[in-house]
Amino acid sequence: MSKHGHLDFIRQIVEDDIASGKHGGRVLTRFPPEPNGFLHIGHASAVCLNFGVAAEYGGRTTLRMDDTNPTTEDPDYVDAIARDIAWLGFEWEGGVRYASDYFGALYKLALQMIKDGLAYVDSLSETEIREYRGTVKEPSRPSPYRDRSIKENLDLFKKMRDGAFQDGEHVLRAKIDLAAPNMKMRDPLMYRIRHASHYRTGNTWPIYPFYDWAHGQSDGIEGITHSICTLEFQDNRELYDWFIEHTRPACAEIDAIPGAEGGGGSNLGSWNPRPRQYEFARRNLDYTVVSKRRLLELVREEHVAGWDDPRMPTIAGMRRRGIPAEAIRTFCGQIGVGKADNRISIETLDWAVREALNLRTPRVMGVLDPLRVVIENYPEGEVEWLKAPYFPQDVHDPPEGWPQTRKIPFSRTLYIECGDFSLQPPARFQRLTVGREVRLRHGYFVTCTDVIQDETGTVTEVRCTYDPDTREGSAPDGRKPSGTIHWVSADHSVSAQICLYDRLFSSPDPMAGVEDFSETLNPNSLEVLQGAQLEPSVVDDPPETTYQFERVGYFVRDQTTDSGAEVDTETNLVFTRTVALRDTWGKSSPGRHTSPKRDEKVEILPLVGVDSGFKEREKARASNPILKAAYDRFTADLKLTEDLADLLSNSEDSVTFYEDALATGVDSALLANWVIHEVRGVSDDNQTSALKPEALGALISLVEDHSISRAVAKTVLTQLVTSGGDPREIVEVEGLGRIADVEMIRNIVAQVVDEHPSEVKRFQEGQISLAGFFVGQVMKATSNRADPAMVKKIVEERLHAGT
RNA sequence: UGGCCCGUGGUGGAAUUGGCAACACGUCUGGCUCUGGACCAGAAGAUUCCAGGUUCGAAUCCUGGCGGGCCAACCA
Repeated sequence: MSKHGHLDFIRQIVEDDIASGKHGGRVLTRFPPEPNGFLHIGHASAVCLNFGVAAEYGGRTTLRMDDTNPTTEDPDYVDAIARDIAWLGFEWEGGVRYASDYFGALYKLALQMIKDGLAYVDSLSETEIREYRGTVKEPSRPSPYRDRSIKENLDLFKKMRDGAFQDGEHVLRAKIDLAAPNMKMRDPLMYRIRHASHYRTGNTWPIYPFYDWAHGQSDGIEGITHSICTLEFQDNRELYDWFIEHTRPACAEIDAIPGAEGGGGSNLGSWNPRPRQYEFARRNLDYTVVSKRRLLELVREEHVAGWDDPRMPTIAGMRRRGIPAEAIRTFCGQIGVGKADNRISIETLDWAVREALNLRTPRVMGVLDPLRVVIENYPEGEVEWLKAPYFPQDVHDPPEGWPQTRKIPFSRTLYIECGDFSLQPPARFQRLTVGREVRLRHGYFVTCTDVIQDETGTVTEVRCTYDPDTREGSAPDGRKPSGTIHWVSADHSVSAQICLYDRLFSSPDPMAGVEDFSETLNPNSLEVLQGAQLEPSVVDDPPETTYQFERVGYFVRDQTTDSGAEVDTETNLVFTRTVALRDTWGKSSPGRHTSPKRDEKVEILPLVGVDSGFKEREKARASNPILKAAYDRFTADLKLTEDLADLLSNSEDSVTFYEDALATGVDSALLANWVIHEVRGVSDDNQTSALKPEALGALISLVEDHSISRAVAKTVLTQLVTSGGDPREIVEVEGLGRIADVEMIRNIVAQVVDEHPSEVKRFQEGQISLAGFFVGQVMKATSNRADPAMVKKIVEERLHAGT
């Protein structure tokens, strides 16, 4: 199933679920945007994850508008979101779904919760609820309304639904745990009263459900199997599960809801499938902000021209910028899925964009910053139409219907890029300078003979001669000029407005350490060039064509033109730069040759007495003479190290377990080591461990008398912890006895060495870390039964013998 | 004296569950080339947050510490 070399943790979970037959192998994910803003690059990775995972495992994905807050949501956003997802290349199951489709079901589910004594109507004010909630360190105080009768709650809630109360008079709360360390579990709110018109349900509901209540139940109703969201919802998972476990799906009358595939019986928590929530870390792109609030501010305060401004990290903005959907998908795949905080560098996006564009965009020539060139030996008034290919040889995938070539005019007066000429060229400059010959791309070789300067010394015109034998770029004598530059014919070129968009912020983390993002806003995020000159062929091309302007970058023709700048009145042509070409020239400067070293670590002073775990155990010993006595016995009689004695005497259970195992007659220190280092490693919950102290003692005596290897003992230990049993029997039945026969090991080593000639070579060339590799291979070949010390010795002998 | 989560080259991340610290972006060399692009070949860059411990062997197990993120909207 796995096409990739490795799986991210989400795919790993899905794959495991399928393997174990959960939900009958069914996979249904959902993408649940709130329609209160445009989708952005951060959403893109969630979209790619949800739709991608489902598609890869034969599943489906629903698109559900999480529209539970009537005051902020808008149908325009619904359309924009759906359009963006479709544009990204994904198809959702059935029609667009809405949480508001489930308001009726949610209401019935809530009614039943009240009947079950699991929810109550609270009549505290908003501020009172806040005050009663307590803090992370202090528990909540109970609302005086917390113990209303079921009858009263039912009555009040129905009146809330019927619109009998004003906004804020009452709320419905789940009755969970006021002292819960997880704040989300302190009687969370389920419904608020809001006499507001909802864009879909109009005025039919004066009460609206909150996210935690609506989201998980919507998942249950839709039959979602894997509910994937971002890290900040980790605390909400406990509540998500609680709601799923304390609702009776049959009450929702799910059959009546269009598209509902989930459901279940009338028992508490009988959802089938039972949805589970998983969280991944959102991706943070350098030099961008993505919070809805910030994005909205950028639009409202007119720092940008709209949600689809090419500088915006929105899907719509990137689309207008000329970034293809494929590039966004590639980018999302490239940055992966994880749980660690992260900061993606912008180069990764740029790379994905170039990767997508390189193999399919037609090449044309455009001069952004024109410098006049006169070819002195070219006849005045003459024009040649030269044949120029649209695609270099390595473009295998040109857009359908594009011709292979076009004609470009050549004449006596041309424009070249100002930066392609230099009076005092720096080292390694390969472009035009006085006395040097360069190739004009798809044109002739020209040699610079002279320049004309104005009174300030600025070059205003370059004088050249051309070699008539070099038409369309090659010389009969095979000579190669130092460089190739792009150009257009001055009389034939069309002028255009070019928008050079740069990053919106000048700081990689725009919100770090500032009050307001206007402090880090990049004032030069848009540069509008008016006098750019393009080859005339572009005029006849379809609108919104993406080109590569050779040697410059990728540009898309923009028809919308609300950049705020004056449109070129003559040709009405506007181009937006999607991304510049990768440019290795001029990039090298002192200090850029090596990667920056990691900052010197600040020396951390040794801390005294901050051993919180130790302190706790110390305290336990002070108040419990049994533990104190055990500790003393461990250190004095048994000569255990203080560390081991300390850890062993942390509870009476632990002490008893150790003493019981010791009674089998094994070495005290060896046993202590195993209890602390190995037993804890394999059993995360001692309560459920099937391991008996006698069994552990027996196991260790097998290690002690060299009947089995340590590695074998560890696998047996795992078995003992999960299913119990007698170690001697296990060893006997499964034939796990230790191999310490020198000849036998020597043979296995020889075999392993023969099977890995290249590793042997590398070892002998000095990569001695490979010794571990060989030991590992031998251990594997003997199912861990060999004596590792002996194996190591023989491996080293053998490997060194070969040198 | 709160709970939960997370620390692996500059960046994003692998490591098949204790056995060669992958891969990609970026950086640097060189080659090729009618784009200083693409492509090809190569290089540098890592005390796997730190300190102890267990082990023949630790990114992985144990103990302790440090650092970062999220949570106390009638937002989602």
